[in-house]
Amino acid sequence: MPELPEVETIKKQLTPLLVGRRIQSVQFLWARTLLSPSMDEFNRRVAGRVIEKLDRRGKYLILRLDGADVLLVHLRMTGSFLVGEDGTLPTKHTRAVVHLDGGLKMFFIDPRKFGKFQLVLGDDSPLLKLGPEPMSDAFTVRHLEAVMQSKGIPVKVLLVEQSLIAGIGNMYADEALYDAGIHPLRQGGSLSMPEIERLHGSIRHVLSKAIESGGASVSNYFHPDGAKGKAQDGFMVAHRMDENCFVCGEAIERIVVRQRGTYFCPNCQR
DNA sequence: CCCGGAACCTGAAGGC
DNA sequence: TGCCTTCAGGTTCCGG
Repeated sequence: MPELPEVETIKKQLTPLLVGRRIQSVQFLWARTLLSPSMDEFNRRVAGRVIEKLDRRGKYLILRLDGADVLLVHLRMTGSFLVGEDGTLPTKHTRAVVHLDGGLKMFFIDPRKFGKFQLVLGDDSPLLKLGPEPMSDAFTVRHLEAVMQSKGIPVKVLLVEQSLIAGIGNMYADEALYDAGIHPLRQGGSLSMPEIERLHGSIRHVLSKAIESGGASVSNYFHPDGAKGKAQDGFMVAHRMDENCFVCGEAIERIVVRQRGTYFCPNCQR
């Protein structure tokens, strides 16, 4: 499941392949992969545009085109990219093909069909609704403290709310809470100042470590060159139900919080 | 407005 | 072996 570290990895790997390339056309094999605008308008606006820069904001991949148009891609659950010159489709799960100059093709592969392409103008976009980037200066201890003020909501739920902090998903929320020694069901308002400071550091620590590892490859995610990330090898709790905690040996538990599988060590997290 | 649950989807895994 | 059910979870939508 692509979260911030996975999208950051994709951005880094696609940048040298795409920047300076001209888009000839985009072909959607699953029409609902295109969120907006209409297919006709989308193709009219992207055809002939040069990809000038790639960015990331939260879990969005941003392709800045010459002119004012910006192509946003959200991978949701199972989206990934492959880049190549091969004429045949890499898998039956290919949902879109971006035809670039020089015969290069970028394939968008997404078994579950949740991923979305969206063309927006300038800053008029869903990016405006996102909270601060956790790795940026805007994400301060004070900000996290404000996020945790809400009463009656589990800290796990607060961490994955994109309008509060951008880019943290299910896996890294669990990992950050383990690192900070905080139980996922604790209410945000119950955290002490030392706990908030610890959680702030843990969020950055867990995310930066995952970025260094090239993101995690669970489910169907892989890199644009087909390789897999290694961050899942460093997971302490995520997807480790009934396995032993690496620190205390206790069995990792799995509970459901807001319809999401949540993993934690009942001994290390209080 | 807030919160919980359903919908969107398919493949993998588990039960019988 | 095979069919059926359940699960996975990011985001949006809808109902209470």
